[in-house]
Amino acid sequence: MPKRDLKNNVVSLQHSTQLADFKVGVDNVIFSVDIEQHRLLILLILRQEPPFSDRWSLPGTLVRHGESLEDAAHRSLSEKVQVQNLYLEQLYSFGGPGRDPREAPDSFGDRYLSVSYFSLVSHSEAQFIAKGARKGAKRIAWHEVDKLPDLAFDHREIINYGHRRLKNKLEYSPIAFEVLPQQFTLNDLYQFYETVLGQSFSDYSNFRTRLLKLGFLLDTGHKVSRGAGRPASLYRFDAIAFEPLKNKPLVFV
Amino acid sequence: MPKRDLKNNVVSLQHSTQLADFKVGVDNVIFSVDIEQHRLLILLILRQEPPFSDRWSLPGTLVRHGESLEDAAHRSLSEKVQVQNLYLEQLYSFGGPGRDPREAPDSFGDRYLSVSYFSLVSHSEAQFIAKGARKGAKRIAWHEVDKLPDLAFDHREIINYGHRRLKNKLEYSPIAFEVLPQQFTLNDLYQFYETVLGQSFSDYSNFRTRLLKLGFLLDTGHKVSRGAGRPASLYRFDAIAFEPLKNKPLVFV
DNA sequence: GCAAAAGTGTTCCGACTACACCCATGC
DNA sequence: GCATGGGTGTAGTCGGAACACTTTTGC
Repeated sequence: MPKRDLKNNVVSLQHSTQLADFKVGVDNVIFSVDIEQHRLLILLILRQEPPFSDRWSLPGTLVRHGESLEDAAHRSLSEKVQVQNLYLEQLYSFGGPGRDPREAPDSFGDRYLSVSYFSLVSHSEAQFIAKGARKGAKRIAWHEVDKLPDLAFDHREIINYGHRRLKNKLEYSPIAFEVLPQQFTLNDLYQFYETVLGQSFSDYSNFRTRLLKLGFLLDTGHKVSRGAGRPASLYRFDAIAFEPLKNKPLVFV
Repeated sequence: MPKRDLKNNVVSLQHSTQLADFKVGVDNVIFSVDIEQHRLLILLILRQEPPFSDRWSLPGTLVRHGESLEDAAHRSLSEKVQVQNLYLEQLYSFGGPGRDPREAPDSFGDRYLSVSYFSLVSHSEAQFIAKGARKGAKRIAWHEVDKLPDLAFDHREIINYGHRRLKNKLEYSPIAFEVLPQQFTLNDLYQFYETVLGQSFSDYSNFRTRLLKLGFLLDTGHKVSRGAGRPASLYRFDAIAFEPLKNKPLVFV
């Protein structure tokens, strides 16, 4: 993995003592789950300038003076897709030489490092984003993660990394409830897990029993009927009842 | 969390459209476990130049022209502590404004971003490092993680992050065996887990049974006697037998 | 009535817990 | 012998897997 070849030529030795200059970018990996259509979606934006003009890419920006990484991530989202106040979590940093075509080929001049951030939004917010993006609407779209077009930079790699993280988070953290409607059926919840984790991660009826036994899902008493079949109870997440389980691993799945 | 105050004054508005220039550093969080003395250790180096002269810090360096992040991490380790070929894993990136005193107070000029890397080395290698560091030996030392001195930069925060990662990794990955001697007693293994995870993470005899039932620990037949008491069997890790368990979570603990 | 979806119950089995107990050694 | 640490066994309990079965709706 390390390429510390001591047999380097003169050129690279002379490179090697000089510090590289960087611009730092942030890229956002924003997921959303469409339980009805069983699709895991990711927010992409069609680039309009080089490099990679007319390619789909993650929404991001370059970090400005006095701006923290996370602030830059938030700014790019509010500027480009009119979204505020997302909960963002840092993913990974990609910073090898040559990852951005803007870098000078002699490897002097600026390098580009990308710090990626991760988030999950509700499907209703996702639909709002897709529409609300005013004139630039066509440039912004949700894509299915397993049907991605060719992407700019190393964004494909970043997405893969993000997908892994999403799967992991689902298993020990209650993010599903931050993203489902306030009231939801147990089948909604099941579909949610299934579309992210892949199907048949668990038997449905066992999933029910286990989740209910944990005691943080409250039956609201309301019912909802969806086509044929018995109407389903609507549940809501009880954050207080969940509190004691907060730091226990593998609560779900 | 985001500080997107629109009520900013002119100065910061005028900052805000200009890209920040960065130097990028790498910092290594290298752990080692001393099972005999029940200590979780971390490798620190005494800084000799400002900023934070004479403070302990993580071994790191600034990234050079044409050098990947990981290469820089490896270089800093081979230059400063004479260690090669560590398996490094990226941890986190810290890059907010003001994290390095070298930054100009007006927030023009270079910012400093740190990408941290994580590793675990055997205790024998740790001892070798502590001695082998030639003339600079006094500058390099292993410190107990719960008895750290004041550190340079935000290195304390980085270490906390690394410690959490180490605990997590222990639970689902067999790194313990990469770092214990080839042959070890089950008690060695138990001590190892206990010093990292905190004591009484499990009953010893149940730990034994569970680990042995998994079937990737082979009894070598050799025995070792340590003071009084019945001699212990030496086991070794069987990577092939472990293969099928590779992707299953929560194998240990 | 019948299909469809929601929800309950049951059986089996393996895993984890908490011990008690036996074994081999040093002194 | 006895203290010390290594190692085995067991009884109770809990939880998951698989699947049959019941309930409530639309049509």
